[in-house]
Amino acid sequence: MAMPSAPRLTQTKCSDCPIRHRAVCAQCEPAELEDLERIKSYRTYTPGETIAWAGERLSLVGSVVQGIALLSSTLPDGRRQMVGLLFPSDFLGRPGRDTISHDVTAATQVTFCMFQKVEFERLIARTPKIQRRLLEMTFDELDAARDWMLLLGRKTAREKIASLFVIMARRDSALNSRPADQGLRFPLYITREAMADYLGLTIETVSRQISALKREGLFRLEENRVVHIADFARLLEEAGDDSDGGVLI
Amino acid sequence: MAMPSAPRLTQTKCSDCPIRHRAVCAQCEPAELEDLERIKSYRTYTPGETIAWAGERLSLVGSVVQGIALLSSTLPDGRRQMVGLLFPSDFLGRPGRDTISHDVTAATQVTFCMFQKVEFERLIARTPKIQRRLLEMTFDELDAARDWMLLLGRKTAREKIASLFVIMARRDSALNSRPADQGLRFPLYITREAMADYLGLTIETVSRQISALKREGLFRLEENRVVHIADFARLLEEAGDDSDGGVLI
DNA sequence: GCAGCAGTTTGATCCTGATCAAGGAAGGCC
DNA sequence: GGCCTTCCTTGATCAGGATCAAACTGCTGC
Repeated sequence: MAMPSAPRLTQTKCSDCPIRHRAVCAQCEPAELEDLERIKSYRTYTPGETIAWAGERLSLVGSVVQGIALLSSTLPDGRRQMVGLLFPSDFLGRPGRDTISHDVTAATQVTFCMFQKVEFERLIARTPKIQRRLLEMTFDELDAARDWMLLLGRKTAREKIASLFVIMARRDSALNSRPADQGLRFPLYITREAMADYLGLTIETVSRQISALKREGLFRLEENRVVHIADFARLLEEAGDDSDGGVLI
Repeated sequence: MAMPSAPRLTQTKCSDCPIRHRAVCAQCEPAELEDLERIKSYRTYTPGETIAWAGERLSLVGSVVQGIALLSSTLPDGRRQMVGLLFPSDFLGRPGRDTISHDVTAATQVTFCMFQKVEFERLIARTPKIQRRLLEMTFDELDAARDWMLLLGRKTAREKIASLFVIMARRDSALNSRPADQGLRFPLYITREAMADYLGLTIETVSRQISALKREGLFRLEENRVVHIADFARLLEEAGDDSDGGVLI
């Protein structure tokens, strides 16, 4: 394991945990935060590792602290569609259900901050604010899923790639608390295969479209980072995105 | 207005309201139910009518009592994707947001049971059970959206049609409290255009695929009802559905 | 150094679903 | 009845993305 990353993972402090300051508990009282503290634990997965299979019993819920996890559905014949892309602070799991309905895999090295589901359920039953926060987060996920449906059903391959880049740029800048509209440099954390599964395309089409956009000078790639987008507004346009580009997700 | 339907709409009783016995308040105490009673009102829309535009301020939330409503997203150039199909008991609106992010239209004559959003928010703030119920419903919607993403991204036109029919059969049988696995007869409440928007296809492809499945003897159409599916299991298979067919949605 | 491998790119060809176009069916209205 | 309009079906052709195939890149291990 590489030296620089290991300590950061094992030393993750409560103050680094997105559960505390970004996700579930953004407006909690100190007492409620302590309740959360007591029942949490961390777990790290390696890139490519399966975190859970669809249909599996899952007695944990939690959220991503660091890294990227993927949610996907698979047809009996193996065709696969990604249905969720979990960045730090995103929540995984369903209070009130004992099985998970999608495959969960680690795209990068990923660390979760997890709670025993029964304990978490007890907690939200007596802490409406946490439940409320969870409802807000689920609404956000539903909105994202619906935008994603528009992408899958109606956008061309070229537009899909542009949209993916815009999404990645925004999520990355949210992660680093930078404004998104410059979009000068952000990493493509995921493989071509994951992009294809995200976009409902084949890896060949993903590769070809990225090459085409590069040829047209929209950006360069440097060690899997998208660099120097000449005209971020034009990429937004290609993505068919009519929201104003400055707003973070 | 046709005689048989008008009285049923205007006379909708609390006991007929899905908010009460199916949706938001499935496990509420009588006192909580009375709180809901006091702040609700009904509104009916005609087929094709726009209920709300994307981006509009919306001070109401509510759920469908009767009929079907459609949620859809539109690209700047007019390409449209349906992102939600609201049957009776389905909830519309977001406590905590003042704008709606999708177009809402009436597919059939549709009646909503609505609450002033501010009042509903006050109610859920002091009634965690209702909030909990809303969270469960939102989880269900998110699951449905993710299955839908698999359909849009990875299924063929033929499989899309089969999936649509399976979904319609299940939702219709849930509506009428019948087991879904026979699927002998159910209406296609929506037009070919709505089907195309649901499935990410054109109306021509929808029409052709339905004709092809008919030719193969999977079903007949009688006044826009799907009749006598020879082998519901085969349709499930075409839909790539590996859940057991007897379970209602 | 080089073999082996996973991930990626590029090329050639095919096929599914889109597009363009024309007709048919059913209902409403005069 | 006849003429709209709306919705649906069918046909001919096209094109975007899938498929099949091969080569390239960067890494790891020896």
